[in-house]
Amino acid sequence: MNQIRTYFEQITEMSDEDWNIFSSKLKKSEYKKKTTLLKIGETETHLSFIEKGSIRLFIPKTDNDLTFGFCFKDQFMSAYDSFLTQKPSTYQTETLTETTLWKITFNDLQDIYKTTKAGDIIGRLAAENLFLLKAKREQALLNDTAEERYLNLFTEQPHLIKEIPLKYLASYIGITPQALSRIRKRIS
Amino acid sequence: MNQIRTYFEQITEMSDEDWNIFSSKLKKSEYKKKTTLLKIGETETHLSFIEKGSIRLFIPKTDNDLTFGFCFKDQFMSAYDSFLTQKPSTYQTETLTETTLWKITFNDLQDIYKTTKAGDIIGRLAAENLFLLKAKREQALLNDTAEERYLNLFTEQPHLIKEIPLKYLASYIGITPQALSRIRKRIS
DNA sequence: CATCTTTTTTTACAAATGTCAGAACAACTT
DNA sequence: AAGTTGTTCTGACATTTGTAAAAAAAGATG
Repeated sequence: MNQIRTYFEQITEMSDEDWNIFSSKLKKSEYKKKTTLLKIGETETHLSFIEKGSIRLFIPKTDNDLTFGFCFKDQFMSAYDSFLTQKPSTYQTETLTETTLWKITFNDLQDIYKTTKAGDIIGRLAAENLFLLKAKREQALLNDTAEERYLNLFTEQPHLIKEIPLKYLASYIGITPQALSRIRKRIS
Repeated sequence: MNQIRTYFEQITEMSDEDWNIFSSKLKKSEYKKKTTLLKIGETETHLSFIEKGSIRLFIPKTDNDLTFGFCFKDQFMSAYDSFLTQKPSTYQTETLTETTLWKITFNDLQDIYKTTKAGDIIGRLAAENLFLLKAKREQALLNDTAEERYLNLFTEQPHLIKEIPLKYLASYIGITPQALSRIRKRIS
């Protein structure tokens, strides 16, 4: 759990008291590769910190899943739309590899927002950060070509290219695996 | 300014004291149609509440601007990426119509986050809400065709279709005005 | 009202991607 | 090692969109 406190300390100061309140709510879970964490239509009840492993977010499709996001070690993850609104999720979450999570429930987190000062600050900064990521992605999807988006992955997220199957990356870029294959051929 | 307090009250309770601290920082500004509020490369120093009017967010291009967002009456607006990071903006903001804003500076807002409880709560909920909007948009851009995105504007944001020039809507959907014109012909 | 400017539509052609089918290749299982 | 499964690549063809240029329609200005 030290990873988590380190993560928080990078964001804002946190008293021992606030940390104790928060950490007492965390429950550890371990999952095998390709385990579904949340099915489409279910409501996300947890926010999870990834101690080990990786996760993909996707809309299941008969032929090709639409994979639109990945989460890695030392990050928080959740079907955050569903978590925030407490409405059924429009997408699914699944482990890519063997994964260890520290999980807190929605209700416990709301209590923390009410009782601690650090809670709201961290909650705000986390939401602001997620907003920035999505805003950047919106601009990439509107402004850049598929080829540019692929090349930008190399410079901005090289680990992603190494670890993630191409068919998922194709989805993330917004094209089919066939189209990505053509792009790779073109630029090589 | 009553509109603003009404807006806040919908989000969370706010004491008179917190409201007085906040509202004392607001400055009113009026702008003519097609006035540039923030140029590309400048850092956004204000968060603004729109009392009257409408605004577009865009990346300027020689042939066709890439317009990716609109803001209307009774909403807060800002080049929020630049505002949060206090780094130069990658896009521009401009009034579409005659517009009246109530503006607060970045520094004043940080003080409010520090001194009031309601500040962090509203800040968190606002950021969460903006995240939800961008997340929804990411899914639309990846999952839906241009035609579906256009049709969804009719059901989800009919006012947008009425008030905004088609060439800006085309940009927002992620296609050229010519392509949008073809789609309109196809579905009529 | 006439003129000028901007927006929207149209056309023809080029480029990119989707779709479908199959082959090549890699990974995993037994 | 052989067979099974899943991933990546290739090719042919249909669809969509981009691009460029021009016409039509709508708005703005004097």
